[in-house]
Amino acid sequence: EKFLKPYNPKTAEEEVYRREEESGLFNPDKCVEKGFTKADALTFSIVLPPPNVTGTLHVGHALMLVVQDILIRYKRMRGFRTLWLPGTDSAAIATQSKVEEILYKEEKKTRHDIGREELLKRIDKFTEESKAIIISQLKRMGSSLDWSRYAYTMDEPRYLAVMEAFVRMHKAGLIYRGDRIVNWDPKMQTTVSDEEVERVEQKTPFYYFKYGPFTIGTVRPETKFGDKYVVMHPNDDRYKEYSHGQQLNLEWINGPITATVIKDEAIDMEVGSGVMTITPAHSGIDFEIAKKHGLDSEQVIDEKGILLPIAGEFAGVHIKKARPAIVEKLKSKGLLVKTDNNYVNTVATNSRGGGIIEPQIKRQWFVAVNKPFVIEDSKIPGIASGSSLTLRELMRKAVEAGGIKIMPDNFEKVYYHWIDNLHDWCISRQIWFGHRIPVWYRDQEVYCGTKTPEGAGWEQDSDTLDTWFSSGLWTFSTLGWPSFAETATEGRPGPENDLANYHPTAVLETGYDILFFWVARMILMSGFHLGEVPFKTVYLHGLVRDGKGQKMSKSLGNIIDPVEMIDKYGADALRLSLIIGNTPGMDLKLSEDRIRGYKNFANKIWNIARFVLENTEGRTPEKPESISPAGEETLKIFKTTLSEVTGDIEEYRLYMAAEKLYHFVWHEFADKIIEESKKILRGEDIEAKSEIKYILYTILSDCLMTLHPFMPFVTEEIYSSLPGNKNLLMVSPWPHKE
RNA sequence: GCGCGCUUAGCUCAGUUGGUAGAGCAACGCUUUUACACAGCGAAGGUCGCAGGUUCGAGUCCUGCAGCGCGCACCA
Repeated sequence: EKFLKPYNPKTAEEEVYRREEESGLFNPDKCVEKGFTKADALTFSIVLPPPNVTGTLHVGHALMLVVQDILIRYKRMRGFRTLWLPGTDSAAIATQSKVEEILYKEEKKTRHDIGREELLKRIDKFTEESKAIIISQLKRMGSSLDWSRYAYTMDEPRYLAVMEAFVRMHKAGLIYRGDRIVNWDPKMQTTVSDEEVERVEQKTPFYYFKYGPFTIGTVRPETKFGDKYVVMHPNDDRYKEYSHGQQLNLEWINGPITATVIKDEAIDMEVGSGVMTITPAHSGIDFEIAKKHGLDSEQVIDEKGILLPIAGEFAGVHIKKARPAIVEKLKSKGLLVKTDNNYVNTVATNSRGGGIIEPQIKRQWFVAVNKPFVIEDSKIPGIASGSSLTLRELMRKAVEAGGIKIMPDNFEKVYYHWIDNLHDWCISRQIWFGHRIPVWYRDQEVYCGTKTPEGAGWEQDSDTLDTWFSSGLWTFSTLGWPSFAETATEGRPGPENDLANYHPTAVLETGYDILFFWVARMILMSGFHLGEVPFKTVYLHGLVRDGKGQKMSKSLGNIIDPVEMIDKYGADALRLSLIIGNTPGMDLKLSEDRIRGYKNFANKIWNIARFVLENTEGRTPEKPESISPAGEETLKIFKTTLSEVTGDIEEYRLYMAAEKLYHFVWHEFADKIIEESKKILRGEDIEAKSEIKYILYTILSDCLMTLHPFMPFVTEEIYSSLPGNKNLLMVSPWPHKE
């Protein structure tokens, strides 16, 4: 029959997934209803980190899907009420720029030409189309996601959750609007959070200028027009003669000015001359100094990077052009002391493909991470109900006291390090696509609520929220919060009880590169809104690189396309190649050779099945009354493997579980047990024959079960051909019991 | 500057509480009587980055050094 040909994943996979999906058993309620899972069984839940709607599946997605699907399929087979919830992310800024790009390419128009409404319409259309692509790709990996609970960050329930979360945090005083220095991207015309800023090293000339009796150093002469405060350390003996508040008249770029001496500990005496002038409007540290001493500041550069009238003759010029001209002018005035051309500066850029960040003072919305609040009802270990703490402390304690375990554990240190350096989170963005800030203004009135206030003349804040704000709610906005927050009941079926049944989720599995962006924000949001951790375990996977260890990128042409690999070698092969040899937190070097190797393994399993089926004549062999010592020994080796593999999965050592199974199946089962069985099967000893048939069949059947989480397709396909199996392998009980 | 990793066979990596080094791939030899050539059998390949220390015993624990990588950082 079909086993006579080599295993062909292409024909098998589509059919297997269809059968599994149509069974409805990806939905835990269905599993209970059909009697595969006990109604009072423990739950196990994972929410899928939602892929970008506009994207296509990349190999990093493939990795995350495999890890999660293995855990999910395993727990389902172990009898847990197992939920894996799918979704997609609107990825505000990334999506909008993509659509804007297309708009410009095809129609030579900008968003301002077509307006907010029209742009949003086009984005909706675009995301609808791409959504289907990404979903079909998720399925091709074999992901046993409960599609009946599919969520999208911009759909109605999620939108409502975002509004509600904002309003509650605003009420608690943890969201405020303030004039602060922010990371402004002049190219994209929006603020970005600290996490989105990427620092790029760049050789930049470092200029030393005469500033009255001092020498000051800078890489940014174009900001210096408004500098009228000169700051030095109070303990710097070189500048003892100058006192705080002292005024000096000196010659500067556009003529004589009066400068004021400021003494502040923030100055590092070792750097440059130990003296600097400050530009509070365009530098974070300068802003802090100015705030501390109550100094005034003036904007020098506008939102597009153009110099303002304060620059005198340079007004209206872009900073990039102005810089050399300003240096030239200072030089001609004899104020340039020297230029260091070997200085390496770190330039802040917007990592989302934006421009060079220009710090600006702007009125924006922030989440206060250092402001204490009272947590009414806390289920987080280490945090007592009714205690007062800051969001920063909440995020730290949730991990410190063991409420959340991060794997590998060295990332806990990375997490703490980030928390210790944390500043208020700027959440407003000046883009159109996203969750709009639920605040309305009328004259001097400000209203914050989930719905438009009554009465005429209210104008909604035009900004949208950082996409990670809504992502932070993901573990519970997908489970019915806030609509069913009060009524959800544990033990009852149905999505309206999900919050009680499945939150906190068991595991969050994601890449270490979004530990701060996302993982930390989820802990913050879940902690504040539910008094709970969002997940008990964080499993961080590494980056998938090419065979040489380089990052995959279009320009290098080294991208491994998971869909193409599935077409060539099958999803099972791709899955194994992403698991074996991949430890959490470590980058994985993936080459096509590896994937090919595991295709051979799928075929090996196929042939083992063929051999066993041929020799058992299409029947399930019965268990012999007694088993010979040799047979017992064989079964014992297998049992040991099963027990080890089970332990490895429980401890999240998936790479080891998979490798042990691979090794057992190929080098024990195929190379030894089957080889040795041939002698017996050809022999005349009837009892020995029926015993070996039983052993072969048992091991094959149990191997299919244990391999199933790792290789769902080939195992399900073979299992369906075993005599007497009417149910799907995905809901068969796990063969090893503790 | 602060922090976190990595360094083990040609390549990619395992090595869970310290007990005389493992796997996959590649390469080499043999085998087309075999469930499977998408295969089998066999052989080869490592002073576990370097230097100290703890220990009866160190790839594993401690200290220092070197090389590589990454993260964070408002150094003018």
